[in-house]
Amino acid sequence: MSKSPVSGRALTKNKILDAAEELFAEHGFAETSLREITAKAEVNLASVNYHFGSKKSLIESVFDRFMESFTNQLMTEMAELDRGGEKVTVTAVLNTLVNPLIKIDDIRPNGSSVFMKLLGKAYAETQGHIRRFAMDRYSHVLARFTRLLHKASPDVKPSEMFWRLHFMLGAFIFTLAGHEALQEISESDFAQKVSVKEIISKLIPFLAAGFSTNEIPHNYLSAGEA
Amino acid sequence: MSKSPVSGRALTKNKILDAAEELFAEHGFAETSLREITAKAEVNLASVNYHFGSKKSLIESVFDRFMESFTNQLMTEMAELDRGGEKVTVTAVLNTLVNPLIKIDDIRPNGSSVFMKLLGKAYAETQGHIRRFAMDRYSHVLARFTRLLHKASPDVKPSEMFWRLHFMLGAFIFTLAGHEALQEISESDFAQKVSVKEIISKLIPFLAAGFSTNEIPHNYLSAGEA
DNA sequence: CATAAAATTAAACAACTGTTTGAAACATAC
DNA sequence: GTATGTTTCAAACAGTTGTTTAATTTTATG
Repeated sequence: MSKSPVSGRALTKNKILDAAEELFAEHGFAETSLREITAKAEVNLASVNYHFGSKKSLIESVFDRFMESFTNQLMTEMAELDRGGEKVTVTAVLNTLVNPLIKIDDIRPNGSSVFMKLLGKAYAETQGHIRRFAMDRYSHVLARFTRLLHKASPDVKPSEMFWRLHFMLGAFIFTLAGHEALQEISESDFAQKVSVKEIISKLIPFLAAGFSTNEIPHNYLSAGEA
Repeated sequence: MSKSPVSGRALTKNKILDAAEELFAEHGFAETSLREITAKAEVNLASVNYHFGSKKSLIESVFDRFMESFTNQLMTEMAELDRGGEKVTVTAVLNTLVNPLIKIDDIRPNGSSVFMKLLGKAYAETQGHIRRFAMDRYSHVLARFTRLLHKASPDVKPSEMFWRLHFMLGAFIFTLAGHEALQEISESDFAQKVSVKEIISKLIPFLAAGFSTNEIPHNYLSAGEA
């Protein structure tokens, strides 16, 4: 009813988003105050509530901006794989994630890093209920991804697919959300600098092998019970 | 110099720890106030600072109580596997985690669930730097675990081992930290109730297969660059 | 019992939180 | 120009935060 600026550049709004996403990724949502955000953005404190209504909806806006960019790119990649000549393997499906992720760096420096840190924080703070939220809001993306995985592994049952998909998601987000700490440890303990791209190139074969295992779960837990 | 009660039961201290760990796991550290904790524990507000000094050190104490129990059990399990007749496979090594985890339920209801949720929160809030902290404080446990993995897979280089170990850790913690959300989704979407034990029995083959992949990482990222 | 140490309590502290207000500044249209 | 709607601003709001204080009660020790 009175949202979009008539012809202005919505500069303040973007400055807030820029500052917020960085601080949120670095320190978490609850640990970042609006005053820190507005100070970094060099705007007035009240402008957050003016432009976004509340802190909660600012958080959602920060997310939306990332997700819109990411999911659009991902849909394109998946469409390309689906129609293209390349054989649809699990590895190929996982690889559709890579370009959309690192493309975020084109928009802003360290974008993919910020994005993954943000995702990690969001999952933890909402007790994983952001899973449901994201699955609802981007159900079409997830459905397409799942369909491709099914194409690559037709024998995996839907319910089994669900679990393996979320195992992959877990390793992916968790690893990349904490990639800076891992990079530091790798450098100090093995004298090896490892870029995010290299981490991903190690991670994807790991995930693909995990997904493709056809081992029947044994009764691991039957022994040693009181 | 004046810490341990001379003969008393340290009841207040434990009541605080019990209440804190539950609230921390449910809502996060920053989102839980000392007043909520002391209200739930039915103790005076000031007793937190009296017994623990600060909120920060209360958080650490909550962690220590879990980790001490867990790592002790784990060390026993690993020692058993290491000396015992059973062949040391990656799956067997991963299985040493299971009993120490579910044994926490004996100490208090839903203990393992609380523990995993706590771990997930801690990793996110500290940007993964709890990794370094945990790796320092429990380096002997991690070293033993790594040694067993090496015994199961002698061909994997230490630096490669490091990454695969943390991929496994990521999938493990991330999945179990959000297991309640996953259980809900599984039940609503597939009409399947899946217990934590069952999740773990699906997860371990996944991790083992991922760890044991000998695929050489290709240059996934060379194509499609601007 | 007397004494000293330990533990609990209600109250207050200063700092910080997200949000609201009403006036000022700005831009745009007539 | 005036009028209109949008955006910015400093200030204040009411509420919550972790922590400290000083008095009191409880517990243990001689």
